[in-house]
Amino acid sequence: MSLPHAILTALLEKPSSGLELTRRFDKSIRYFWSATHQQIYRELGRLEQAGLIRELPQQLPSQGQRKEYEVLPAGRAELAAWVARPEDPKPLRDALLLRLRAAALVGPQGLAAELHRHRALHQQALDEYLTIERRDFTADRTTEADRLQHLVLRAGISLETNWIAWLDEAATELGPPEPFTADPHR
Amino acid sequence: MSLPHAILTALLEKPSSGLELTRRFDKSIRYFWSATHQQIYRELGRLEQAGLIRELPQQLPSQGQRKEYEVLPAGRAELAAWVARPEDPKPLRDALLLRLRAAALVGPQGLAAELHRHRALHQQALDEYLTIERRDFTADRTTEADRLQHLVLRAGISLETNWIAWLDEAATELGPPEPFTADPHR
DNA sequence: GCCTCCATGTAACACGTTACATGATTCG
DNA sequence: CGAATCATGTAACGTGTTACATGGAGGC
Repeated sequence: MSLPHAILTALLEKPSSGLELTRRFDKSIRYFWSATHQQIYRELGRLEQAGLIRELPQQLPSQGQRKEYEVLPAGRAELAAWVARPEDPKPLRDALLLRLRAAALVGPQGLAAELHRHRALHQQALDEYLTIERRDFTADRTTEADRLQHLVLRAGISLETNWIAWLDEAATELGPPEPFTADPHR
Repeated sequence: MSLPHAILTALLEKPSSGLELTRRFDKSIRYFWSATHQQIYRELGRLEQAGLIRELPQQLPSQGQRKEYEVLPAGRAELAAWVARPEDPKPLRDALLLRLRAAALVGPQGLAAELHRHRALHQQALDEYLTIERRDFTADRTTEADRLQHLVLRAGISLETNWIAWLDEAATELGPPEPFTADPHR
């Protein structure tokens, strides 16, 4: 039940068409909530039917088929209510941890390489976050909105940092990407 | 594509019936991969049809309807292959971060209480993990399987620790659960 | 005219969730 | 007998994913 609220948030920042929303998701919101254009179109239809958003009358006539949406007061109210609504965090769900547990039974052949690959991906994500932080959050002109957005970014930074540290630990535990090991069954 | 492998892992540890698997998921695997009994039954059927597991002939006759399954060699092979198969980590997907971003637009009323509640839940999870660690991973009798399982547990511990630290930071940023604030819009 | 990109959408499926159904065993 | 519990399963739905369809606009 979060996608509609993600869309409301994005539309509040700036009224947009479906494809524009998709691009903005790709650029920023996807860092903590990704969505494909099909999901977005489906949800835009529902939100419109629910009376939370409405289609803007085209200011530029005959501009293809673009449909711009804006948030209605009911939509803003729903979003504000959702911000405070109790909703438990989703339990952890991580395939790599599952694979480690499986490796404890069938042997860790090939796992070290995967850990190494994941480390690189997390490092890449971290670098991206740090770049954004340097670009957008240096000054001390801190409105409340700025501070909240920075907080979100710092969550991403510390999560990725945490994964990297753990993956390093895991790599030490497993040893280097084993070329050959004795006892392939275990 | 991880649930079948979670089930194969659990069945390798010990052949079980559907309900037994559900309970064992609830007890241990759910810490990083939860599943309901319906998912498990559906998947057991598929795994059997795929020839990765098979129904054990009942040793105790007339024991109700219980169906015990065991992993076949093809199942073990599939699991071993999966351990090394490249599979990218799922991007972060966290509703609380989304809510913070929404709060930057519609105001953080009520958010502080949610953060506090989440902190308590993460603290609870952390305590649980630490208890398990003290109980199961004290001795220095470290087989490779032990070390891998401990590694998985440490991932959970450091993730929860990380969330708690971040939530504390967030609480500081937001201030105490605001009783009243000026300017309710913005 | 043709290709590409823009923009919206349909269809089908995989996975996960919730509610309910069915029958067998156990216990008071 | 009746209720609770065990054990397996069906049905329906919501969300997310993938592939494909349609039709207009702009460039060569």
